Amino acid sequence: MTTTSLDRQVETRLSGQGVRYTKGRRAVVAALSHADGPKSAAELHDDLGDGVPLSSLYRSLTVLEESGVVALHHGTKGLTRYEIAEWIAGHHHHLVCTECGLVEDVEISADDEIRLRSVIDQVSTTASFSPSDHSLEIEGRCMRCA
Amino acid sequence: MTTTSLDRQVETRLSGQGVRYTKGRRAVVAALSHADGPKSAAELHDDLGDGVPLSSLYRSLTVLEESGVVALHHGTKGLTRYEIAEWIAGHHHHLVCTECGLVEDVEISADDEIRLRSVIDQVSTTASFSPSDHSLEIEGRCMRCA
DNA sequence: TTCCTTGCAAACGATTTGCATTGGA
DNA sequence: TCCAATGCAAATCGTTTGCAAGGAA
Repeated sequence: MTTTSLDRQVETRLSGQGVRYTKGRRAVVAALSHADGPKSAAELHDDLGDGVPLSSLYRSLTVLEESGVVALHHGTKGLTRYEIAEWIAGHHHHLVCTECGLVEDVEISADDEIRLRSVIDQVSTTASFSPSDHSLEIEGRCMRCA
Repeated sequence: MTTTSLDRQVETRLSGQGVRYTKGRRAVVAALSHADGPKSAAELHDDLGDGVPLSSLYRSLTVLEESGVVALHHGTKGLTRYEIAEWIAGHHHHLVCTECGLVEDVEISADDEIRLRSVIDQVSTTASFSPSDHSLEIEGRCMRCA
């Protein structure tokens, strides 16, 4: 099992919270880090091979989410998808295919991001809402389904 | 049962597809039209009183969604929430409370909307994605939970 | 040893479906 | 009459949990 710089970041975060970075959790983080968008538990289960039972997978995901290493995304068909948290993977937005359910990460320019933030701040102030995060969800058809 | 202009729009749309606008479906549309954001089946079930069984409610929602009268929103805790489609209710975005799960509709200015679209077009072109809809999902704490 | 993690199976909660009944055109 | 809509109960599906076994500190 190779230790990447990602592993080191995660390890540090987890140990700071007294949480172990076990083999199963490493496998989940590795699988997510290779993905080009958030993945469902079922997709991860496939990726990881049949050795990892779904219940353990869900438990790993729960721990990683509570530790802030993994973030949740709720999408097509009510499925929960999981991705590496933005403080590690970087801030991004989502392209969601309404046909096949694929969710792909995309980044927008720093300028556009700044403009987006000002829109968010304005709208939030008006609504007495305290924003902590945001995501532009763009629905449509992906390359394969178009 | 009063017939509103909303009812007329829905009626026209449904009959154009050979779909009946029944009492149950009217009730669902009415309940959604009074909401300030997307509502889950359970919330609608409460709103509608105990007379409407959940299975019928889900069936109404399915029909209305397939007819394009109602749109789906996937949010907190993997719950599916339902709202009046944008061609009727108008284009808007969402404030999502990470604490209590409340989802509130918000609009942004026409100028900001135009800027948003140009960002979306640019990102979509780069990714060979055909955008059909978008929503800015702003997460944070609502007025009550802050 | 002691506590955390894992596996398996059973339990859950949201949503869907089969089937018999009701209702509208 | 005839097909669509409804109600109820049972089935599904994603996800969670109880409990006993395995592993690390």
